[in-house]
Amino acid sequence: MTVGLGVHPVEHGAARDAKLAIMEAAEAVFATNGYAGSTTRQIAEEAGVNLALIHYHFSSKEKLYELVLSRRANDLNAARMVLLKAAVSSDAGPALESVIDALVRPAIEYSDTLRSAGQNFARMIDQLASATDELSVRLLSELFDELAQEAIDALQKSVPHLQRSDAVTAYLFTLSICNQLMARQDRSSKLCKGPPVDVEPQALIRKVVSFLVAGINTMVAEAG
Amino acid sequence: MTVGLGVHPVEHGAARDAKLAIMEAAEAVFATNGYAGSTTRQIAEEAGVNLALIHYHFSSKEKLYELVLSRRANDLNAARMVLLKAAVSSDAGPALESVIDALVRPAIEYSDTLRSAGQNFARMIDQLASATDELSVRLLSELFDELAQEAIDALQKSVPHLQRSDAVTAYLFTLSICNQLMARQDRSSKLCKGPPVDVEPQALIRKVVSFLVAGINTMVAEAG
DNA sequence: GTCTATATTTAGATAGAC
DNA sequence: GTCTATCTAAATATAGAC
Repeated sequence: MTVGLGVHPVEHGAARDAKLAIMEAAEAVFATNGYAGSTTRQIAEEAGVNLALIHYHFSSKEKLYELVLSRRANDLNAARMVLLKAAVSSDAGPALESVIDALVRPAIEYSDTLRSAGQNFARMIDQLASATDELSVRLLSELFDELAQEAIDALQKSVPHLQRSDAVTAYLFTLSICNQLMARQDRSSKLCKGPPVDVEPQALIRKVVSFLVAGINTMVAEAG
Repeated sequence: MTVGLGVHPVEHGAARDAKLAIMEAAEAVFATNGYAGSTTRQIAEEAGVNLALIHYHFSSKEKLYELVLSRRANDLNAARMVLLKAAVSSDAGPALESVIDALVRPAIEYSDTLRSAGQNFARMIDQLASATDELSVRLLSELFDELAQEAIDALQKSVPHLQRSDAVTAYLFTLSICNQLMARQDRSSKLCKGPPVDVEPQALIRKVVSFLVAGINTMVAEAG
């Protein structure tokens, strides 16, 4: 499907294959071992290409990481932005449920659409959000700050008298739960002691949105 | 305060100082750079000790990591276990609120008590929970599986007809929110665009517990 | 228990042939 | 664009003096 690659100049033939193979392999290796725990040699082997090709096509391990991460994160957050702006510009002002839905729905649908590639991307994002090294903090900021501000503003508009600090908390809780929902299927299955329960995406979205909306409303009521 | 060191044989004088200094420095360095991103040289420098002392006292970087992590995680989860068992053995059976409180309260109080050391530990746990490399998965399992099973059972007892998969989800959401609350003060402050709001711990506990209880109740109601 | 010095491996990156 | 071969730096870990 080559999501989000439309904006880059298009290569042809074998070169494009190698470049794509590297990016997909990088996604898998970074997802499993983290940025620091991954090696360019691992990625080259996984991709079935020569080690030197990674530096030829991406200059450095860091640049490759940034590109792999931003490619899908920008797609995902653009989808969120569209829903968010629609919610805010609604006649009656944004409903809390629409704002949360705008953050949750694209995550679950995107991850469902991309299958294993989506799993890898989700694990990368989940790890990025909890990392505190310089590179990760910078990337998280670059990839999510715009969405965060938009979402936090929308949350304040949707809930009367919502403190900004509470809106920030609500946003962080929501993103955190999206990330772990997408990324931690393995741990969830293990703790279930049974085969993975394959929940239908739309039902999952409803469930998670209602969880978050109820939680936020209650938290606000307690504070006021 | 040397929390949780009581079970280890006690060293004296300079040796104990060096060992403790290494563990505290390791906590800070691992928290900032992750396991793979940290070097024993960084830790030695931060601790103000010779590099060779790390291997003398802890044998390897991996063993040091395990020890630093398990020391506080076992403390924290033991406190959770006490509250959890008390909730379960109450006359009327466990209330959902008591079960969630048992998971949330120790995290926030512990992190508040330990100050900067608690911050470092929290960031380590937050990263551990999202990591998927072999070492992290093993450690997460060793440190949290017992608590997880106990908490999931308690959740099922506290909410009639709760599916196990939903109890697992509720447990994972709760832990995830605890971890990020403890660990991501920096990002929260940044998004607030203001000075960090210093919330009183007891108020924060009430807020988070009511958020989770309301969310779980609603999620269950939607499913049934 | 603590130090210096070093062994050994492995990492990211590049030069240069094809 | 792709390969082989290699440079250079940095990592974990240890040997052995004190």
